[in-house]
Amino acid sequence: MTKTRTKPAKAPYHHGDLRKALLEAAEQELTEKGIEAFSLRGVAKRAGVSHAAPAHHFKDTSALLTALAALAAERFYTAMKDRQAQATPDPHAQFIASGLGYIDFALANPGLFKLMFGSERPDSDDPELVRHATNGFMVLVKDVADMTARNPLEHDDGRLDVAAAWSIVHGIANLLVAGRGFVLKPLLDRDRDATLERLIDRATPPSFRQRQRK
Amino acid sequence: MTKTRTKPAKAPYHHGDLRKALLEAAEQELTEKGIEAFSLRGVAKRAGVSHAAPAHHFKDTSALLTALAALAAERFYTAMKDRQAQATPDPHAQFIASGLGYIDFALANPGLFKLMFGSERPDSDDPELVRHATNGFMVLVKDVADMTARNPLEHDDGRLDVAAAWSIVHGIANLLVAGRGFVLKPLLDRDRDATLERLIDRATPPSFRQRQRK
DNA sequence: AGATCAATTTTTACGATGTCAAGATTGCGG
DNA sequence: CCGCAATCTTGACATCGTAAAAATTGATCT
Repeated sequence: MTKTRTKPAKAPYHHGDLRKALLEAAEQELTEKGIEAFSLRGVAKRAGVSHAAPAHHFKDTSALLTALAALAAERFYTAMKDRQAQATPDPHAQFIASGLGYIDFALANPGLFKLMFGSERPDSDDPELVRHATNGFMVLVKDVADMTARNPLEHDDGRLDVAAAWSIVHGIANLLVAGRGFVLKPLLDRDRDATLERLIDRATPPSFRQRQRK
Repeated sequence: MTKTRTKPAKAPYHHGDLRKALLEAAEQELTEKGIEAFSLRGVAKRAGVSHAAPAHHFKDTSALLTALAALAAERFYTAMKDRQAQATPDPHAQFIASGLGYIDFALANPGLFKLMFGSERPDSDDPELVRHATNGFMVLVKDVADMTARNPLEHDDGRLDVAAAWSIVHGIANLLVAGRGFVLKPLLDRDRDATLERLIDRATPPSFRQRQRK
């Protein structure tokens, strides 16, 4: 036999699974302190280890934040998919739903959202991070593809459709997270999803609207 | 006589005008290192003074960044106005022009832009900062007002128009500054302004389009 | 089982940072 | 010309990220 122990899957040495614990502690630290006051020693303290312990699991702070960003990107993807799962299957509804999921995630996890899009500390070339980020991007691309009935990345109008959709959703998310949502505040308080839907709809590909009309 | 000396306007004691020099040094530091690696001691070094000198002009780093953000907001405002000045005076052209100015500024000053919208280090309640930021916001509000022929802040549809316009422009700016502009890259390289115009136009108030059509 | 070895963690140390307190410098008003 | 307050420097302290050296512990081999 090899080594099928009592422990769950692959229980490392002293701690249990320090790598995982560090990532959880890092998310806490990020949520409470924000990216700009994020401290590696603070993370170590939360995880109950010495300040130099993280070094054996993450080369440096940047590496830890990169791994955390990859995790965030994965959850970001599922936030969109979840929203889509509970929506009508027609292309337009799916388009709106992924946008709502995008904004959902940003509002529920402002720290992670800023880490992904507003920080230069994670290594944006990291393959794992790129993989998950691309997945999220592809959700949007597929939405547009389903509405326009062709691959948007293969012609200029399509690229414009994608850029418009991404921009407006990203803009809303950013403004809300940055505390500049005052214009929308009253409307959102009355009916959040309806207002966001009306906003996102402005980025619906014009070609789709025409197609619908005839 | 009072004190009309040889020096330009109001030459303080030792340095000349350290406050101003610090702000200029801070902008340099911000541009070169980015907000996340910004260092007060680095600023002092650039200005050629000791590391504790800034304390007499700015309570702490946050105060310095607040003053810098206020300066940035002022320039941001003029970037929009400048663009508008060299555009056709009709409402729609003015609307597009301010959006182009918005994005112009972000691309030309990514550091300042991130300081204004992506950092929590400046004190967002500072009266001077609020004043300049509001001026910028009001440009957009006026654009929408001119197109819809009423005050957008006084009814829901108007607020939505403003939010849509701000969101898409802000989203484009953010994505480009964050290095996620790859979808647009080829189009922008071919004709920057035309591409951005087509994008921004998607946030043109629907009521204006109707009005134009009849 | 016991010894060895490598993976993991802690301890210690160094340079850099922001901020505070004390001292030194300098120009202005009497 | 003298004092004084504004300005700047020096020195100190706590905190931070990171590297190297010691210590601990689990796994593997015989």
